[in-house]
Amino acid sequence: MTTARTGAGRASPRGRRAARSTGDDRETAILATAERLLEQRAFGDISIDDLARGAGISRPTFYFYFPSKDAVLLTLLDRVTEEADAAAGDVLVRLAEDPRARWRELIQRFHETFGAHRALVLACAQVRGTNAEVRRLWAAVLERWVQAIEAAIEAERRRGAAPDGLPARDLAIALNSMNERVWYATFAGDGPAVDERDVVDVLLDLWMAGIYRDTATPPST
Amino acid sequence: MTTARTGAGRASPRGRRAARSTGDDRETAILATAERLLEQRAFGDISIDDLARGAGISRPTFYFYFPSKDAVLLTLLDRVTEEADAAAGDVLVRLAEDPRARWRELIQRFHETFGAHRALVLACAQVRGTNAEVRRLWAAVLERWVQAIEAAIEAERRRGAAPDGLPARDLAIALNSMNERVWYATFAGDGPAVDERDVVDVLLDLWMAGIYRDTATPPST
DNA sequence: GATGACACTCGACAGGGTGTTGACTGCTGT
DNA sequence: ACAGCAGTCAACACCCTGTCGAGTGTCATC
Repeated sequence: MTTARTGAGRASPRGRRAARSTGDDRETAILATAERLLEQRAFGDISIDDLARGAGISRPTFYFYFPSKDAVLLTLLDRVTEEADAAAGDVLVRLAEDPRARWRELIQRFHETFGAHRALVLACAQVRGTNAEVRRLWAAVLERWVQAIEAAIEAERRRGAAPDGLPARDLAIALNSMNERVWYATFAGDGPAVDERDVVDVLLDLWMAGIYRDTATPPST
Repeated sequence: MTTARTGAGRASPRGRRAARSTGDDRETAILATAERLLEQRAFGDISIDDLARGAGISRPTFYFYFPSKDAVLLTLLDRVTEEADAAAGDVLVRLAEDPRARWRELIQRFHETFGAHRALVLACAQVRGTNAEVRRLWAAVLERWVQAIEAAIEAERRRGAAPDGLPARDLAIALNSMNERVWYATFAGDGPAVDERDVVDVLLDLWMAGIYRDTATPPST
């Protein structure tokens, strides 16, 4: 509940690892079971008992590895956001090469990463409402991304490629928020949603409009 | 669970009303208690017993009025969306008068309505993840709004005020999604968010950029 | 080759929430 | 006077969570 947490929600003290691999095996088994079950039903309909049985252990034993069901999700979420960061790579620093293509690449990569783990991402979005830890982690991740986008927009403005306008931070927040909600609707498939095949181009179009105020290709180096 | 539902989640058959007002009194007392409690703690931390005691009845009696805790939220949500619809009024049909001012009015009115019931709106967004009824209701409301915006964009394009570009429906979905998520972050106050005083102008700016591709004032009649 | 330490396991319990049942009360119309 | 129904709740059955305590097997060390 107040653990500093980095990586996993381990209940016991550090220091095992090495030798006796059963422990880590079980942990990954729980994680795998969670991601598998998440593709079949909602997070709320998965009990700790389901997770435990899926990993071949009893419910009390589950608590040896994770302090709660939410902690499992948190670990999974941590993993996916790292994957997304890696997928994004350094496109933002290469923006000047060909802005539209680079922004598209960024959005496309995120789309692919989230799409590959849609069940998990959807579950996190839901749990975020009820779990403070997930909320905090997501807020921190989002803050990083917002800052990166903000810096990129400011760089584009400095080199004269993008006009001044809204504070770059507000623009970055709004665009990120749009992506998040649009992806959610697309992957969840309920309510009005953009078709999965079009979503990258729709988002890109609005990013370009918001940042460059124009659909014409912005100047490259 | 499979009731057609219109208005409220009544458990008993229709036909009481009139005379013996106690029934309706209790019902509104439950509703009022829910909205009050929602301002103090999260929906998940409010038990049916809290709602019942707040309304001066016992837990089983609660079930006489509503089939579940979620049904209370559903009724409240229905009420707020109606309020938002009323607040929006007919601004969209008067767009040509002064597009920017009318769009601003639309966004501003929604902002005020949601802001006035932020605790409720936040709770609904959370529960939407776990409750199919809330999800359906929200999807239906959103669909109405998306269609209205879509029609307005197409009208603007027909009169030559807005350029062609993205399919109007996709544009409408993306802009509505952006608003929803941005407001959520602003009202929830966790994670990166636009300041409440600026949020209407930030959203408006992106709507204008997305629809008219230009910050210059679009032509009025 | 006994001993202690520790990773790991689970049966059994306590607690808190939900939804249902069945009996009860008191109007209200006939 | 009485049938009927809105309205009420104590008590129950159920499910899920989290904890406690008593294990078991495997190491390193003496």
